[in-house]
Amino acid sequence: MHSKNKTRYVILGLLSEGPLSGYEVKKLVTIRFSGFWSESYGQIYPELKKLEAGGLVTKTSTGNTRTRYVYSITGEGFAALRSWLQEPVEKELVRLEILLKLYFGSLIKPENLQGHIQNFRNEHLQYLNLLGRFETELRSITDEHENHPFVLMTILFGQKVNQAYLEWSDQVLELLKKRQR
Amino acid sequence: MHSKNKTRYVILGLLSEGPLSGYEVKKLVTIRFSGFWSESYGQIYPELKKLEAGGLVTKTSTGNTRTRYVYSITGEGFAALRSWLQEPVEKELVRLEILLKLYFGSLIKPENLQGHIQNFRNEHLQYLNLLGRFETELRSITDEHENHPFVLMTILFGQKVNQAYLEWSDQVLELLKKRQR
DNA sequence: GAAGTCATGTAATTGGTTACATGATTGA
DNA sequence: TCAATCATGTAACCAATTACATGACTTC
Repeated sequence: MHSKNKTRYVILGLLSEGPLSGYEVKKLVTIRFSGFWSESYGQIYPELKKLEAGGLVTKTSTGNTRTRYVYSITGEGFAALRSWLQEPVEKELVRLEILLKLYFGSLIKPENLQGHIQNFRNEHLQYLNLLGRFETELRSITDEHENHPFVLMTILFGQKVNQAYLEWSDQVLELLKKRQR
Repeated sequence: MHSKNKTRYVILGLLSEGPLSGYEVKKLVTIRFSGFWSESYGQIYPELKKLEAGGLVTKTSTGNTRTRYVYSITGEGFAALRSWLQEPVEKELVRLEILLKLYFGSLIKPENLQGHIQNFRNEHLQYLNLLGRFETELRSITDEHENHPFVLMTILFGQKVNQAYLEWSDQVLELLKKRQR
């Protein structure tokens, strides 16, 4: 049985590109992994401690007056990260409340349900726009980093999926409109 | 602040179509909500107890020798369910390990990564086939139930999204192949 | 000088799975 | 008779968020 907790690998992965503080890890996850991952301070700080205790990262104090600790990945850390990356991806469980509410949709007013779908559509349209900006930004960087093409592939994923969400929303809104007549 | 625990509404929703045992609730969630929801016994049985204590469901023993309890939704239960259905859908957090591994893809062998994507593709192709069978089965039912069209909409969602997954997989596999040259 | 952000961390709580225990019924 | 499935339930554990506490630096 291997752990479900991926926080350690998220941290190690980000540190593989350079040293970071816990605060920076959190920020990077929020921005760069928006849409497919999230981490909270309550996960990150304790995990950094465990990683240091296990020798997978080292801690350096760079604070002058303000407390600040920067973590660097070690050889063992790199090995652990690579080993995890090589393992097959575990079956992910997705939970979509919108589909639950739709499934029981006959119990509420059609306008109410349409509102839910409309909100869903709006949110994902906005996210699609954000992804477009990410893509433009990334493509404008001529000095390509090693992971550049891989980052683009994750962006492409978001674009494909969110496009599918929009198409589905439109189709469902159409079906709901027809039902009202 | 309102609860994140949706188990109670899943149960109430299923009971809104007719009385069920805890065991049957679990089975229905697994089959009918496959792909967008899941529940474990460790959630269902305690929740049924709470629902009964709160007067949202009633319990009847239908066991002869084998212990079996069937739960029915009450008026209060219906009201609670409707009230939840009317509320806006909460922002869902999706976590996709495959994208995490892809993001750090430069650290492992291309063949290794291709294997991950290929597995991902296979799984979702299989699920797409399952959805096709669900759809055929559902469309063959002439005696339409109230929620029939809504169930079809959730199936359509799965089809759209999994189709997008396949397209993305193919595109990424192509990109990875090009990179190797 | 106030708001915003940088920065670290813990405690409490909730959410959820897994493993375990127990036993009856059904069908090959 | 053996495996599968029906059936209920709890305890232990793991995962994760949220709220809280604290304080420095920056920018308007």
